Amino acid sequence: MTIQLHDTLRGRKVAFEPLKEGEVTMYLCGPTVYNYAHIGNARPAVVFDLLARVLRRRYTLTFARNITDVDDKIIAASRESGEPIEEITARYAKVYNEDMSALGVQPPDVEPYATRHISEMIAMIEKLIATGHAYEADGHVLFDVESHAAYGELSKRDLREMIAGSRVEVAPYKKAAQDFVLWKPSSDEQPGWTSPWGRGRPGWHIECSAMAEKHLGETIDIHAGGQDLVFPHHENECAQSRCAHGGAPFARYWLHNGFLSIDETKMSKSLGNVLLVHDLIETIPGEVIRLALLSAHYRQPLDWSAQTIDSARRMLDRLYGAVRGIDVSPEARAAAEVPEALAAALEDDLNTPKAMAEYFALARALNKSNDPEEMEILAAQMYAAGELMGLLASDPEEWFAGGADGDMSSDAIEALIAQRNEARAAKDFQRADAIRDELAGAGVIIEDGADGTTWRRGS
RNA sequence: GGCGCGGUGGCAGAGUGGUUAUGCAGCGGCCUGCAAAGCCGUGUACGCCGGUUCGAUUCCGACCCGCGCCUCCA
Repeated sequence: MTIQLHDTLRGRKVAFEPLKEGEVTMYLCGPTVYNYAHIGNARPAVVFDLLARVLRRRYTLTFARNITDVDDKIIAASRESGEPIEEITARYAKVYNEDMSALGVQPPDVEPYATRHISEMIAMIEKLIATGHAYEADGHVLFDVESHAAYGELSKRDLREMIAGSRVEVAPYKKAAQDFVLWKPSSDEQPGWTSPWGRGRPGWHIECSAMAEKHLGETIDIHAGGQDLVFPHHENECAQSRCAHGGAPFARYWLHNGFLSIDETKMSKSLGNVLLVHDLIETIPGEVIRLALLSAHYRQPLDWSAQTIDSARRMLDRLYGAVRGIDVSPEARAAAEVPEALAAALEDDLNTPKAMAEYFALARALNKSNDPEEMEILAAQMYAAGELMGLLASDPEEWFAGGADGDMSSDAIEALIAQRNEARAAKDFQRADAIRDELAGAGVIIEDGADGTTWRRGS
């Protein structure tokens, strides 16, 4: 079975075949670095990190995720705070990677910065002008959408209707309302680069086109991002790249993740419900956030709430509970393979809920087993599946010890458990239960197993 | 107005033309000093109305409701 992916351009799920046998190129639109990433930003990062992991099982992958470090929002942020642009972008790019890393997102193979690709952008714009797809007007260079018959193919929009129904105030230098900026002039205070059209800076869309071309080639296999980028960003990228490349396809598969809401409302600054990853990871384990983001299929809408988080935490408790107390040798670990059904679910357009169902089936098999050899093999498979999904990376004991902030130290807990076990040995169950209640009051749950008493923080 | 997506059992959330999703919660049982964890069992779920079909939650049409995009936005 080949990998199946839902392609936005074709509007359906299709079999994935890379352009070059055995090699895959993938581009994901990365952050504009002028503030912290919010939980909605994290969804594509996590989802397509998982896709990258799935692809790497079969192919040599080159995965690029850019950093947009020139943008009017950044300029505005700098003007507001007085902090130099380079410092803002450097700081937030660093924090972005740290935050994503906390969610188990592996670094991309290539992380291009827009400001380091200005010459490539200028070259692409020159090519577009030379081929009649762009024009210079009033210090700007604009893409001529009417020069590209396929414009609208990705977002399924009719160009003529768009122009007729446009709510945008049309700048006087534009030939058509939907023409978009490739290059715009910069004032002396604004960051700018010398170009054939004077000192200026690139438009947003051309950045991704130029960086994708440089690092992945003219036609890339997979281009991914959030659903809201389909129009205009990806439509425009596609138009620019195709026109600059003699009509060659830009991306062979377009993947878009669904939107994330907060308590069933749109996340927005005005509502004050923007949740920053940077803040969330202070109190919620990264794996919980990651699994919460993967708990619904990536193309479905996902609502973020206290229950979403709690549910993900309990799922992880179950997985960690299955492997808890089982020693897995490095040999067994190296030999373990991801269960076929789980991998197959992920290869079917990243069906994470199905994959989790298979994961739980494995956990159940492990829980049922009492053959030590079999248990080691199954536990090793649990870890192998975890590596693929970016889960189960912690030591189970640490997982259960750190599940929530308690007001009792591990040593104090261990001491109370020792006392309780003395009481139990003496059949003083009243005292034993009193100690258990005391622990429960501190958020500690104990479990008497065949090999002694274990504990975990939780509720 | 245009384009697109969705409405599944108490909650979350896959999937399928006729047969168990899964997790959490609930109920019964096993285990346990009692619990917890785990295991076993347990739910007449597929927005509404028509149509196609031997049979539809699954296909088709209409309708109702919700959401996203069309301006920066993951």
